[in-house]
Amino acid sequence: MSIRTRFAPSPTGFLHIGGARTALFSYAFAKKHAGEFVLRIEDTDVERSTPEAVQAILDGMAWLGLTHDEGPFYQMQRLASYKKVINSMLENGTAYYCYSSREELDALREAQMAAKQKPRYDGKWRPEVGKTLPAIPVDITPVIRFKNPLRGVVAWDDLVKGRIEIANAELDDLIIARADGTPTYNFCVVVDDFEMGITHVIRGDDHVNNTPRQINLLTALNATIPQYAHLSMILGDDGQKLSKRHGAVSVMQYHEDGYLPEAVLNYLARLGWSHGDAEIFNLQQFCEWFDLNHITPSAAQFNTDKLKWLNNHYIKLADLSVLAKDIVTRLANSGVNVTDQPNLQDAIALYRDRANTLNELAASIAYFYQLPVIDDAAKEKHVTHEVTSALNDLTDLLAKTDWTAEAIHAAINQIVTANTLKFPKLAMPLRVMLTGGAQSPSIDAVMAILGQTETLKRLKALLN
RNA sequence: GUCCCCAUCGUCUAGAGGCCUAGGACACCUCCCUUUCACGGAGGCGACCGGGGUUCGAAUCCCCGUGGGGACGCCA
Repeated sequence: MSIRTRFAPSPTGFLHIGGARTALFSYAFAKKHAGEFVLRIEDTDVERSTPEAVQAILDGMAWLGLTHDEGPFYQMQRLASYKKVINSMLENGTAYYCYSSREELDALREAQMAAKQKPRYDGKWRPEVGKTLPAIPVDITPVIRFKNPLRGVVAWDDLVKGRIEIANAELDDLIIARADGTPTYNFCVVVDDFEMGITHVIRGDDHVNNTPRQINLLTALNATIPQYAHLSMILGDDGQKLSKRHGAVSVMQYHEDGYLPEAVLNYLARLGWSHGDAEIFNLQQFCEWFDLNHITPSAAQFNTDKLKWLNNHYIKLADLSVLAKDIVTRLANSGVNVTDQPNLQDAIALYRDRANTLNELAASIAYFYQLPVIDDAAKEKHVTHEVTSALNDLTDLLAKTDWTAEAIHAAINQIVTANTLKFPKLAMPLRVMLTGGAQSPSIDAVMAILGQTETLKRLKALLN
């Protein structure tokens, strides 16, 4: 039988980093086994689901390149299927109507909490042989509950966490359909996983506690139980639970912040999974290597520094034309208009080694297309009186120099020698005057790209 | 409160009883390269939560603590 996995987000917000990793692992597991990866949108919470969130999830998946083989399926479009199953359960007695009001249930929960007990439904409307049910109240629309087994244990061999057993006594009769008739999460998941032929459920470990309920439901439906793999959660950089207050949580935020999808993918793959000492690999390689037994069962803390390191690696490897296209947009967004000259790809090639993000890269080469803001402290330190005459001489010489890095280098050397200076004595002020600051790649390479006219213009403007 | 899960350098991890003097990566520090800053190269610092077992032998297996996390909705 072919392996089938699924990613089943609820469209109540953007695709966050934890969800992206879950999707990645589900995707990779399916690919590894030449199976199918299904995308399912769990939108039964009509109050909180939005079309914008659906789009955000789709966008995030697309950016990462995690394409699904089937779907997206929308649960709200599968209501008929759920209804059918619920009716059959009502008929065969594995589900029943419950007329307890919300107020009643709230009071019950409070009382149980106060008595230091695990809050759970008391089974008031649960039919049993020889039990007389209360009179049906006229003013209450009932919900439908699953008749969960009272005794015994539910157990499964979790592919990440090992064997987990939970006593049925810990479970209660969960609501599978609301008063308005819409089915609830645990029920839809079960019907969908069954009807969509999902063989491996790979999801966040906040679902561990839902698993026994789902297994009981599946059993009641005479369905085969899929294999479960529960992934531990991802913690923020500070070790705290990921939340909106913890910076970039949306995957698309990483795009905006200048991260390459291959870097994010590579980083996420190594968060909670390993393949010996391998640190750098692409999506295809990951899919070939991926296995569930090398997943760490413990929570992993996000580390932006390592992501940046990977991002720098992929920036160094990227195709220059691809980077150029991206950088044009980023520069435009910060009001910098990229012109034909200086050559953008040359500028990028010169700076990519030192950029951790595309935003840094864009910022670092902006001075090629607009006058830089001069760092006053750097100017004061390097553009000193003792070198101004040498700099003027150099400017004159440069006006007659062939515009190649080699020739420029030779010209600087000539003035350096004539004035018995050291190379940096001239390189530093040139840096400040041309780029605005004291740090840059080789100054001759910078000048070669900046162009003769612009170089002379900037020097003269600051030297007179 | 009840149930469930987790526990190796600061962080991500290797490790399936002897290969461990606990390996790699990020970060940090030092040196080299050098035209400044990066990149790159070479080193360095740095961990098995505690206590009991089991075993000839335990980071690895078991138990108990401790610490962290999750779940307990007509949310997903």
